[in-house]
Parts: sequence; structure tokens; C-alpha cells
Amino acid sequence: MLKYQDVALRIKHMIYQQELPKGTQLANIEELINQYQVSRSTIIKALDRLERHGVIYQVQGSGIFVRQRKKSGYLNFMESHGFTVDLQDLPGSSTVFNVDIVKPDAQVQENLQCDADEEVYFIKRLRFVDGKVYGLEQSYYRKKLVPYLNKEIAENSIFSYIRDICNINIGFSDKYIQVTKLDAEMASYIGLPEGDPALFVEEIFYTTSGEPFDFSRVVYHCENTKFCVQGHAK
Amino acid sequence: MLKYQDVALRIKHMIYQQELPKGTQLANIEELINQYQVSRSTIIKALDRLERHGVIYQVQGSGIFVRQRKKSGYLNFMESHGFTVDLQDLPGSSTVFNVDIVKPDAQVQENLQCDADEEVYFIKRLRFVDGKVYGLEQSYYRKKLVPYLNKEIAENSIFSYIRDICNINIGFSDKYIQVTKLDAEMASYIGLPEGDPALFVEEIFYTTSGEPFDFSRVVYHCENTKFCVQGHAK
DNA sequence: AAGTGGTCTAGACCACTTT
DNA sequence: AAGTGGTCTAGACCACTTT
Repeated sequence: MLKYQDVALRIKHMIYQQELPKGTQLANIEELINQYQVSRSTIIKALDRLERHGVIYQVQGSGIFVRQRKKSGYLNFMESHGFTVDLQDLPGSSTVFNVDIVKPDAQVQENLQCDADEEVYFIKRLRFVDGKVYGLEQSYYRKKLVPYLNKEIAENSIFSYIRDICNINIGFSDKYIQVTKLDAEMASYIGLPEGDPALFVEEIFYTTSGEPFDFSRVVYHCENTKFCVQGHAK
Repeated sequence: MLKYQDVALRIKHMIYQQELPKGTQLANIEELINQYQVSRSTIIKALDRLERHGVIYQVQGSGIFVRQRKKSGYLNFMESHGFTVDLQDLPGSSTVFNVDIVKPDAQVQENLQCDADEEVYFIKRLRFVDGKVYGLEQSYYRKKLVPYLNKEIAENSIFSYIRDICNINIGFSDKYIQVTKLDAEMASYIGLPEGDPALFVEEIFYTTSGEPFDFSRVVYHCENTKFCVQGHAK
């Protein structure tokens, strides 16, 4: 584990375990250097990370402060699929309908940057958080990069499997977001009336080396899913 | 202007002006050090910024590459209000209905962390991008921090005014996102049928020193606004 | 083995806020 | 004037990929 990651984690845990309220000032940089026995740059890198994740904010000339935690009941929009996992994660599960090997249609080809004859896994599953439906996911994985998948894996976390078993490093993603009305089929899966509003997100996931390995479409249940994004001008 | 900001901008401009396609490899770090005559750390900080903004991706041991640009027709969700402005910005305008000084109700008090007797500006405006309605915005600004506002300012960019004239440094924000159905009033403003789906975003903006100065609610036109988020695991 | 990005350090100096 | 975070440098060494 890298030093700056370790320091960032320890500071984050300290804030959450002690339940420091928003606005609480932390020790200054000199003190943090002594506490963690690392260089100034390493402390600054750790603090930068925490700032970008909405844990703290730094004020030049003044100090380092605890930021307000997101209101409860909202999912973290940036971490909703695969990226760094939060501390207070809610329990999730899935009902899997399909795990098929198919040929990609034109749209999937374009998003996964692959040919018509390259095989891809197609998985359709209903996802639950805390016992409630939160969305219907339909995703395509390139077999070339994810050679094996089955129902059991899809019932748990596909992303942990991809990371830990396939040794794929997840690098970045492009998310495309819009709002739609549920059609009859979607409505029946989600358990809401046809025509109800829904958030529709298409996302392409890339490995750290820039290869797309997953294209997914998710329709979110409009009542059970609300999101939060803690942004930063930096 | 700071060196790393300058270097980041110059690299970004270079990529966009030369229209380098995705996957194009840039010069390596040693060469960049020579080209821009700054230290290794400054180059790395500049590249980090570009990576987080979705312009490039770096692969350890391999190189620095141009990332795919977001598909056209999608607004940048992270920069949709106040933060760094993109190059290819579309022209925006607003129709302003109210610029009133009011006392905050309970919810506004909570979000702006202020008392019931503190005065706030209440502004209601319909926003257009590229000639099309994209949302109805209702926002509250603390008079203590933004002492003066009028219709003319609200017809243009309130955030540029706040930054450049009020000398407020915009630091970070909390966004809360959900999907709803338009009620009769919203529908008439937006120009869509009642009951149509809409994205509803509440956002609290803070100064760099952590004071909330703006609480806003925006209802987005579901057909005219689609968003993109280019995320990164870092 | 050579090339490329990433981490980490010590230290000088700058920018901004608080006393 | 003192305190606090931010920038920038030169350089050693590590991790990973390509040749």
C-alpha cells in the first residue's frame, strides 16, 4: 500500500470514527508530518485525495476542515459502479436473468470499440440495495478481457471478480445520463407503472490501459434511488 | 497564473487544436519537462489535472494518451454550474422572473446554514442553452455574501459576477439528484406536458473557505438536456 | 535491458489568514 | 508578525511495460 493512500485512509477513518462534525479543524500540516512520519508532499497528496472525495476542505492560510457528509438516503453517484467503495455501504444483491455469449450489435460495437464477430457476454440483472429494487442493468463484457462469467458471479459483484480474479485494473469511465419514461417491459421488471419517469444511464468502463471492457445500460427506480455528488472546483 | 495550470491549459489546447484522436500518445515526461521548462513534479501535477478532467489517461510503464472526447449533445454534468468552463461552451441565456429579497424558509435555512432573519436573494429564471429551454432554476443567495443582485446580472452569468465583482472564490458543492414528474406549474414554465419526467437537482455551493452562499433547485427539460460525466478511479 | 510513468523526500519560497 | 496551506525544484528510487 502506498504511503499517501495509507495516510488518506487513516485520516478518513479518524474523522468518521470520532464522528467529527463539519467545520472541525484538523491538525496542521507540520503536525500531520510528525503524526504520520512522512514528507510534506506525501501529506499534501493524501489531503488532496480526501478533498476530491468530499471528506475535507483546505483553506489556504487558515487550516484543514471536515466537510459536511452527504445526507443519508442518497447513493454516491461517482461510486455507483465499480470505483472506490465508501465506508457506509449498504448491502446489495442481484437477481440475474441472462448470462449469454452474443455478438455485439452496432451500438455495442461502437461503445466497446470491437468488431461484429468479437464475442461478448450479455448480462441482464435486477439490482437491489438494502432490499429495494434500485435498477435494471443490461451490460456487455468483452470475452477477450473477461474470459468467463456465470450466474453466481453476476449475483454478487462482477466488478470485484473482474478486479480480483481477472486481474483487470479498472481505470476510468464515460457516463451518459438522461431521463426517460418507462416502457412496458422496463416497467414490469422495475415494478412501477408504464410511463413513470426513470433515470437512464449508459456507461463505458475502461481498463487503466484505456481498453473498454464493459458497456452497460441502467434504468433506475425513480423512488428508490437518489444520488449525491460532492464536487470540487479544484 | 500558476505554472501547473498554465502547462495543463497549453497541453489541452494543443490536443484540441490539433484534434488528436483518442489513443494518440503524447510526448513522454522527460520531453514535456524540456518543452515547458518546468520540473518533473509540475508536469505530473498538470497531467494529473488533465487526467481528472477526462482529457488524457496515463499508463504506467507505457505512456500518456489522449482520451475519447464526450459525445456531442451532452452537457458536462460536473461543470453545469459555476465550475471550470469547457472550451466548446454553447451560448447560454436566461429569462428572469424574480429577483427578490426574502426571509429563508426552514429548508433554505438548513441548506445555507443561516438564521430565519438573515436576508437572502430569491431568483427564479428559465435557462436556455443554444436557444432551447434546458431548465427552470430557483436559487437563494445569502445577501451577507452577495450584497447586490439585479435582473440584468441574472440574465447573464450570476457566477461570473459573484466571482469577479463580489470577489467570492467558489470552492465546492453538494449536488442532490432525483427524478420526478412535472407538476402543472413547472410544466408551464418548461413547456412540456404535466406529468412528464424531469431531472431535479438541488445544489449547495460553498466558498473556498467553506461558507455556503447559494442553494439552488433546478428542474431540467428531459428532452433538451442530457449529461456526460467522465470519471476516473484515481 | 531499456523506456515510461509513479512515489517519495528535503527544502526553499510564495500566498493567504489570523493574531 | 506569526501561522497555515500551496507551489515548485532537483533528485533518488520504485513499478510497470515494451523491446
